[in-house]
Amino acid sequence: MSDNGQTIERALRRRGVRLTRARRAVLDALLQTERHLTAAQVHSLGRQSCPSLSLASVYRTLALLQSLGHVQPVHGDDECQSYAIAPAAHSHQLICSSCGMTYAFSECDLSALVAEMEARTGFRIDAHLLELRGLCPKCRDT
Amino acid sequence: MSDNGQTIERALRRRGVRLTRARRAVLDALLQTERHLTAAQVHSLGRQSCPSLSLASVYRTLALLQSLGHVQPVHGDDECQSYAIAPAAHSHQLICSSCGMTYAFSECDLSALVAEMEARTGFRIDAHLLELRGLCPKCRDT
DNA sequence: GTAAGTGCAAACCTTTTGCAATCGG
DNA sequence: CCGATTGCAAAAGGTTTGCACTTAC
Repeated sequence: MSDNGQTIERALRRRGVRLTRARRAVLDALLQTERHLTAAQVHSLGRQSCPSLSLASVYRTLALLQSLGHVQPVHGDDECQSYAIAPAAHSHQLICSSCGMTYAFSECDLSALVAEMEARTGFRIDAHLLELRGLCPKCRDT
Repeated sequence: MSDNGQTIERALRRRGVRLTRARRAVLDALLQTERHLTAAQVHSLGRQSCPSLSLASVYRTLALLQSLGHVQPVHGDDECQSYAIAPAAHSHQLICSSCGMTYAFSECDLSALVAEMEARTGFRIDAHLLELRGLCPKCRDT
């Protein structure tokens, strides 16, 4: 399993979360594809390593992983029902609009923009959601 | 109706879209509240001005307005089923996490970040999704 | 007048939930 | 061993669709 995988498993263990076959299957599906996947896609992929995996467990596991910050929903105008690995607590995604490949990153200096918007609107801004979209190297060259 | 409303109605007319009572009701609901609303919320608000308004028409109208860029979904970790007015084609939302008030803006200079991510990953980036969250002036002071 | 749009109700899908059986630590 | 977790099946939502009727232009 990838480094991400080991890190996440360690974090889960630390939290006292049981590492069941079903949970590993969900995690592996997301780690192996490096793409954003719907619950149904995770289900069918996950069945390869855990044939008894139920869709209900996929949903329960995705919710668990999301609440612990290891998985993030991918938005975009239509596909808000996909999930991808999020290595860090605050992270954003760079998404290939062709193959769905995702790359997570944490850098995002929006302080100038945030300051300007606070001054203009009187809001106090404390969070943001950022996604970048484009073509990954493979899809770009084809 | 607000300026936004007049501008949007003009744009719709130009496109040859019929301005029916149902469509006006949906538009008015979004324009008047200045908050992001779910389809169900638009429905019950819209019924005040169009008592026969059906939920099906709300969905059809929201899809139409979104496809024309006048309305945008509001994301956030759970509430991807809300919509808010988007005055410009490329616009982002500043959202009050307390009352749901939205403020749309178009400025977003992410060129430095985009350039860095392109260099680091080999992606060609051509779009982004950005949302800022915080407390609006009213909610901040209470 | 005519085609686009509406309301209704049924169909569809995705997601959640209750419960007995199973499994991880 | 014991409680957390699972799979199943049923329930619950939310969204879409077919169709006859209505309305905007």
